[in-house]
Amino acid sequence: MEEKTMPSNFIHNIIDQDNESGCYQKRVHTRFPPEPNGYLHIGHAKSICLNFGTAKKYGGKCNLRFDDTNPVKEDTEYVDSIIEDVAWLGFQWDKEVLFASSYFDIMYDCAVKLIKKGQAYVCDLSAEETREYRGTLTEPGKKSPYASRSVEENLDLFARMKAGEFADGEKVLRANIDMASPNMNMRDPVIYRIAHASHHRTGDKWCIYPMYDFAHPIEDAVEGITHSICTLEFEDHRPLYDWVLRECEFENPPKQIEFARLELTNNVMSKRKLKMLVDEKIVDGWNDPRMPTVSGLRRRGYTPEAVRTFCETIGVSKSKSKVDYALLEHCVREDLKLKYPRVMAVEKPIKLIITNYPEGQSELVEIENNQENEALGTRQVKFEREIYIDAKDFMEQPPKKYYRLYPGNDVRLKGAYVIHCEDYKKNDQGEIEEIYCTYYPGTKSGQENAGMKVKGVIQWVPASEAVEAEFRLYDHLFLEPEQVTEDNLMEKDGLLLNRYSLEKTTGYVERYALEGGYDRFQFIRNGYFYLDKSAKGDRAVFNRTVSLKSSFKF
RNA sequence: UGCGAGAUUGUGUAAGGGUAGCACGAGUGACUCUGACUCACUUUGUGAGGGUUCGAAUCCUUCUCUCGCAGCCA
Repeated sequence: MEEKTMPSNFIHNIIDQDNESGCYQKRVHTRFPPEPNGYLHIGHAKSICLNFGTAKKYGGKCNLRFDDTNPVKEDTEYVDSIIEDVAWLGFQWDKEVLFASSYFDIMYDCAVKLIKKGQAYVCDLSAEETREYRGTLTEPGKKSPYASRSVEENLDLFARMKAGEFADGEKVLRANIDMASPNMNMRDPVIYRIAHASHHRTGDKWCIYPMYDFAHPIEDAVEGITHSICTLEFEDHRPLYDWVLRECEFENPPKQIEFARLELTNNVMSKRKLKMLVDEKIVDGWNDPRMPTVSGLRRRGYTPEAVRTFCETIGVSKSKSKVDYALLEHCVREDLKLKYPRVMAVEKPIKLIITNYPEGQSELVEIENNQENEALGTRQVKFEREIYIDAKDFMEQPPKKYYRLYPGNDVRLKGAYVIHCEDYKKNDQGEIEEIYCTYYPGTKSGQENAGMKVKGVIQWVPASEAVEAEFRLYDHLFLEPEQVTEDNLMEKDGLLLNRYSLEKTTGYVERYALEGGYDRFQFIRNGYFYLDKSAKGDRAVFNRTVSLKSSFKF
């Protein structure tokens, strides 16, 4: 396998400049810092690939660090899943997994240092009062009346905050910066709040927790991060990031660089909304194959290679954009098409009876697992009198240039015989129920005189081996283009829209073991979905019907 | 008339004074025992106006539009 090199982007340009100026001694150290409050999704995958990929490109290091500074939202379930997902994507972090909570003591010391410098003070304003004092986007704020407390008093109060003498919300520690700053983040931001909550790692040791804006730069600095890559919404926080580093007197401070987060067409990417889908039980869980989560993609049969290629293909920039979902599918197809067997599948089965094939008779036909990759060998599929074909492959009255089955037409059953459509039967509802054909005995694939040329080749599965429902089939959470924007998805029509969209889904296969091996398949999706039984291997992709958009394991 | 950021074809992304390129998508054709794959060709693009220059997507200037920011979330 040749090593793909990560395409260059604007962040690499910045690093190149830093390397030229030597400001980090040509060292590159990045980090992926998720908050363990949900599962990773494809958007995080972009960040993961960027951070780990950039480190690798420059021979540097990348940390996996949990930004666990808010105990009320976080849980070990999430840290476990995140570790699993990052590993699955194929990245190796430097040293062990790190936690922001490991630095709580250091952060506390930094806060004390700020207090001593007169750069932080304990404030008694309520949350609401704080908001009023903060001013608005166009009007400056007012200094808190508590900003003038003495260093001694602040030190004492902060220590008592830590000791648990105060209730949640009673006091906060604020940075003493500038209430008139045009940047709201600089208007004496809260840097420590009281929260009598059990932390998933530090338990009840602390009842005060640092805010992101204070904690994050310290985390980066402590770990020796050089380039702290984050998303666009933190642009306005950079002055504060730099302020904390400067006032806490860290040497050779890291530099924050922002990029645009990934958005996919027709997809929900907000963690809040994904969590809602899980909590409301609209999906099976975070790893429901319809979810754009890494675990959902994994369960749907996506490969890490495909996800990585996708992340590299979409590029990195500062302009907000929505990537076409088709590109993700392209990357998956590209990775799967030569590596895995392709099997026949019919999505909406219609029984087809070969009237001149004796009842009770059957034979095995040999089909290449992958016509583009002979190394994948062949498999044998049972051919018999009754088979299922897909509803799309038959029309009573074909339009021009339709060269699949219709009365009077010849078509090849892939890997087997050419058949001639004689007749068909409809049920009371006017739906096609059965199709009657005859086969040409001499046309079996592989035989010398099999060369009868027909325009159409269709997929099929033997009727006797397409039984029991063992697989469920879905596709990604796909919203119709004209349907809704992300904003009104939840708010406007509530969850109904999601239910609607889920009904429109089309395809994943979940592993299901049957007695005696995995030799029978059926997919459910608005009814039925059959697959030919003889495909073996770790993974396979669908033939034409679902194309190569999905793969499955069995 | 707060601050910050962004704008290149249907979508995403390159080119940072010198032929606007690549990928996806879409379309046409060839091939084909998967209407797949593959191959070939095609595809209304530098937000607008002014300026500097032999030459501007790129530099200057004015404007327009879009996004983010008023959590004791991250």
